[in-house]
Amino acid sequence: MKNPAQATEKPRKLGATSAAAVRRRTREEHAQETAQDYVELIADLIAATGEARVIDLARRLGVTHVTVARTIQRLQRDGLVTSLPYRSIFLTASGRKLSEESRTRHEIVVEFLESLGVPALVAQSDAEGIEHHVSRETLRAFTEHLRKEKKRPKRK
Amino acid sequence: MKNPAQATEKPRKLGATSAAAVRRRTREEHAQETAQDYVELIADLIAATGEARVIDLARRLGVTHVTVARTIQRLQRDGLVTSLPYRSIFLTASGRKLSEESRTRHEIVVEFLESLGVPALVAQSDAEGIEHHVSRETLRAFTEHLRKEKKRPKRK
DNA sequence: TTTATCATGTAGCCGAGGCTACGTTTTATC
DNA sequence: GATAAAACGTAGCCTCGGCTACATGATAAA
Repeated sequence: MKNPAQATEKPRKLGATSAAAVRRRTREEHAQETAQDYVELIADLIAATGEARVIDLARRLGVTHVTVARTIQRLQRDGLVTSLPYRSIFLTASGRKLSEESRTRHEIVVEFLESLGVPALVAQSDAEGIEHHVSRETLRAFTEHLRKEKKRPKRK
Repeated sequence: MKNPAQATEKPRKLGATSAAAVRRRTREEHAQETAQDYVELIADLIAATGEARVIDLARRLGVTHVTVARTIQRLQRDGLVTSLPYRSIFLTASGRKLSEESRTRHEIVVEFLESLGVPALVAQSDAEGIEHHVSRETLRAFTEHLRKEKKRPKRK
């Protein structure tokens, strides 16, 4: 057992290097998750109520306003939102762009899960976690599947 | 716009309370992700090479041995693994149980994605992130879909 | 057997994302 | 307009999961 990293009995298992790369990708995605969740929520709130306040975000996210405030600072630092003390939060152009991409992706995932027979609430909940890990290829496979389902509905 | 948290124009959108609960669930899942990844990898290494060493885990995960060592301490604290200084790592009974559950889930997700036409490597990569967010219901929907596919393969 | 190399451990730093406690600003209400 | 309530900000603490630098144990090679 000199070099376990190169052990490859099963064909569908990744080598050490690529496996590490995969995990790294997963980690990097994670860094974007919060940003996407926030801008999506902010867009929602603005659409629904005209403005996005820290307290609303906190309630929707289930965290304290402190956590939200600090995160908003980061998003501002990263050029996704603008905000002034004691005022509501706005999306920048790139924030809006990200929010739209996230929303689309989210909707596709939810619709896809529902098309498999997953209950709406569960689909909504699972999509929350899944959507951040769906590659372009997989997303395409999802939409493709949906397209087919619509042509031939209820093939049970 | 008195209470934005209660705004509910679109029917398939969750209210503030349940939305918060969903996000919280997503967060809690995240706490388990590392543990699952580690025990699964440890089981892999033991199966493939007879033992699991810190350095092997580090290489496979693409992190330094320091990160792995500290994580192993946490897993030990949580009763998933046992380890002694300068010795290899072992799974406890519950660690083994978790590793088996994770492996099964992982395999189902990969197989499911591949059945949708997602390339093997991408499926492997995406599954890494997705598997931690698949509820029992969704997993059941996946296996159900696979079952059908096997009956009637290549319905393109 | 000594020595080099590799694996582990430990100290200490960082950022993200949680929190409580407490002070300040806005807003609502009387 | 004063006052109470709600929203927001700031300080400071925690855990997790990264890292570098350095010390020590185990192992292989000379």
